[in-house]
Amino acid sequence: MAELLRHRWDLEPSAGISLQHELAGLLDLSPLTKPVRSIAGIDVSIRHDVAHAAVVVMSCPDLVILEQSTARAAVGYPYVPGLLSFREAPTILEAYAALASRPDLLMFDGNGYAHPRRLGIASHLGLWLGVPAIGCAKSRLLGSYQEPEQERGAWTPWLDGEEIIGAVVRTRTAVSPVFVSAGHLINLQQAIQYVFKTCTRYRLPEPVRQAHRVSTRFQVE
DNA sequence: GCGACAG
DNA sequence: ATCTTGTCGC
Repeated sequence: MAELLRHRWDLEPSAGISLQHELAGLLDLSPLTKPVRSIAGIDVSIRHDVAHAAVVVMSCPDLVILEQSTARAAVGYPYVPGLLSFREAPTILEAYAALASRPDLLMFDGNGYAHPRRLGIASHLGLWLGVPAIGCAKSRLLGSYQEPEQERGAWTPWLDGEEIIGAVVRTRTAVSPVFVSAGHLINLQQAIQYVFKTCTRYRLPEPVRQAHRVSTRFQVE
């Protein structure tokens, strides 16, 4: 297992897919029991094949920024639906490694369990880092769902056939919903709770939004 | 065979 | 994700 978790990131799509099948078997989506005092929002911005990753750690539930880290790296891996982690992980890990604190929960701009092979970027990196993680995507990668009611707080199950893979969550009234799924070391219900808890004035959870701001701004500099 | 397809 | 102008709504 420890061997599986230290693979290279430049795998051919076919090898990456095989690896995802294997790693998915190591996922633990049981309830998180430890208290969450800090949450890290993680996002990547890419332009001209140069990635800018940002990790913003915020206190919970106050959402005060405690620390932030960025990293820049050239990326050769293309965007392939279902293989996002192979494109973004290297840069994210570089920024994460420079962190002084150890966040209790990670929130990614992407999916967790809601993935063709049940190993979206949130699950993959949650597993790699051994830290509880949640996936928060802005659109659907797979599956079906019924549009949730327009009021903040409304949500509907996100299905892949008969299986519930996540939830479509309305974090703000009359605003596009967020696609939430558990990543690792946490269950869906808790993931939804933390998304609501960290979504106040914006559609995306504050930590994720902040990370997006930072990565985008860093890219300009 | 034809679409769909996180970021 | 990124590329991009004007434009609709509060």
